[in-house]
Amino acid sequence: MQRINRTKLVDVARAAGVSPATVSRAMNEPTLLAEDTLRRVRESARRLGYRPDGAARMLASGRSRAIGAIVPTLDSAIFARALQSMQATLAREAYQLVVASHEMNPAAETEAIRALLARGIDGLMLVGGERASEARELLAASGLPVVLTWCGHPEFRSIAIDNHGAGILAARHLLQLGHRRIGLVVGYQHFNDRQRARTAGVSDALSQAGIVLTPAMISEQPLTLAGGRTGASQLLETAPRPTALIGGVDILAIGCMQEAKARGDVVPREISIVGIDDIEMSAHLQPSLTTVHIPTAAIGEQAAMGLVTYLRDGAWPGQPELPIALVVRQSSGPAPS
Amino acid sequence: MQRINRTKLVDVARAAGVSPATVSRAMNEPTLLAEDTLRRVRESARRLGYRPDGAARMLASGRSRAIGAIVPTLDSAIFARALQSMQATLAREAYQLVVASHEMNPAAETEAIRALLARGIDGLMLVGGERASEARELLAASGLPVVLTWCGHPEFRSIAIDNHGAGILAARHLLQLGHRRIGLVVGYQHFNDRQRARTAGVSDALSQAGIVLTPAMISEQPLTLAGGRTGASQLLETAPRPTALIGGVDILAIGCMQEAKARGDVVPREISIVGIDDIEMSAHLQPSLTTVHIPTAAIGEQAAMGLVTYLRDGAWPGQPELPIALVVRQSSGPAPS
DNA sequence: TTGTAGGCGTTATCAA
DNA sequence: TTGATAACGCCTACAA
Repeated sequence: MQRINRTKLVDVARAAGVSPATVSRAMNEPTLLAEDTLRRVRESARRLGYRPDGAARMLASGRSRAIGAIVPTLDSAIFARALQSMQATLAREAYQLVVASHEMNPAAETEAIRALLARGIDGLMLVGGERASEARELLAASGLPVVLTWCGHPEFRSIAIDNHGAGILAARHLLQLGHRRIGLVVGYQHFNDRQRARTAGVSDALSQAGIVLTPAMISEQPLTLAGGRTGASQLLETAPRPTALIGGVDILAIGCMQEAKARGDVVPREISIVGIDDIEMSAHLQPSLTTVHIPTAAIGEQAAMGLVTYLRDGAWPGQPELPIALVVRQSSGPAPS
Repeated sequence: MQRINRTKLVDVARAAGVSPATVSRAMNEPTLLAEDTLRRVRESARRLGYRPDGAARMLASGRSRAIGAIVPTLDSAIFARALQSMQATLAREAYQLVVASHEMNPAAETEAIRALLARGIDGLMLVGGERASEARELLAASGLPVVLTWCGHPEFRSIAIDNHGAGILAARHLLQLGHRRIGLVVGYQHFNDRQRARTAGVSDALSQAGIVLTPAMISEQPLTLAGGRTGASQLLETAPRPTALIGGVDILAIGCMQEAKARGDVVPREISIVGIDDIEMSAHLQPSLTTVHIPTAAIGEQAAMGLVTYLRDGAWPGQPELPIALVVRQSSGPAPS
């Protein structure tokens, strides 16, 4: 506990010839002070290099100026991007971002929630609406402001996007190009409502066209390039072979494309590929990837702003729509005849 | 300040029929207690659902069980991966990870350091050894344990890797393949000692072969795919044209490869491409990317373990070597004659 | 092995 | 507009 001699509130108070309370007000509610006093206090504070102690402040006020975020993994283009925009937004509002990840393990997520709750955060961002009931109870009991992202849940606020619609857009695009045998490579559906919704969207769109998405046409894989390759290789060996593949996320779709090319198939002439997410890479591939754009950075920013606004005003801001849109590029084409 | 009625230390003490100090010991130094007392206290704590208050704990002890990490950006395959392994490691040790980013702006980094210092962290991970002198003073004055990553600095501990050597490996590989006109697409060198060291490595390797790396053969770009494409397009229009391009990071190299392919050049027959980093994507490209492997996840893990060990034992652990290695894949080949 | 009691640095209530 | 003063919840010498 070699606490460095930091100058503290009382030191500033003494130097400025005022009470500690006044210094505290100068830091938090400057409008309550006489102009002259304020100036004097600020001057002393600056001169002494005073920095309020976060722990003391938090203990006394009950607020930490920290926001938690728990994501499946930091090591993903999607979540990294969302967190980056969250962090930037929070920094602007003088909030700190505390992150945790759970690697798709509900128990680990619950543990992370518990840890962040104990640490003391003012708000929390979570991914998806599905979690252990223990976690939901923990959150409810704590009264902590929570924002879910990507998928919502009736008990909580959310910045959700239309994952089901994204699946529909991807599938309809292929249907319109004449494809009838469409394969789907998705992430493990367990503890992943985003992937389930996207899968359902694809399935529904196909149903409407009178096509049944059989289990044989779905491959569940880890959300990595390697997963995409494995999934594609699996689906491309079924007979009759699909003429198009949809990836539940772009990373999977890119893996599919690489596998197809490695097998000597020409994309999109012999096989079409469509993704969902629109990560940076997708626009730069050759052929570039047709995908459904998800406004990832906006999700992070709005999650952050939602929490900050609620903490400031006591009311949630209106949520602008987060639209998704099909982005047609070069990886999709007419079904081979 | 609607603090929820959380049960606190005294409640547990009362329930267990012991003093608050005993409960505190049960949580922090269980070995000091009689087996029987410990059991009783733990039982009461469990029954009441007791969770120590982080703020109070921190105020009283001066420790926060939080580690800060400030990276250029979260939205990068490299830093995201390092942070993911840091987070996983810290979680295992019951530490929390607080992240901030500075977008390659030294002033923003200093501000982030200031913010984390005020918040109260037990240790800090930073990227590279270069920063505003104000930041260095701030850190020195605080006495906070700091670990630099990728590049070091004499004032601090570091988990550094041989960036200069990585540049050499990349360049020598191309030299051995007969290339003499080698272009380099790197990140902005300002406030980026990693990129400067890699550039110097390439330059030195070429010098040894009697080749001068002229400014015309270097293109500084943002660390994105688009940056790689722009850089490549720039270098490929000089005459005589380079027969090989090195990317200061894989993302740039991949951008170079895409640009080359978009121009109709066959990789590696007409142009060779080499990267540095070895991100997941690189192995899956077509052609797959020759690159210098950097143990990114290990950097994050060791930074975390270094800090944790120091905080626990008061001594820094020995640092295992973090070796780099050339990974020859398909994107590099003999120089065209 | 356990208890007592004095902080840790701010905030916030109440009074002046 | 400012000042006293009591929390905030826990840790840790020191004493027993």
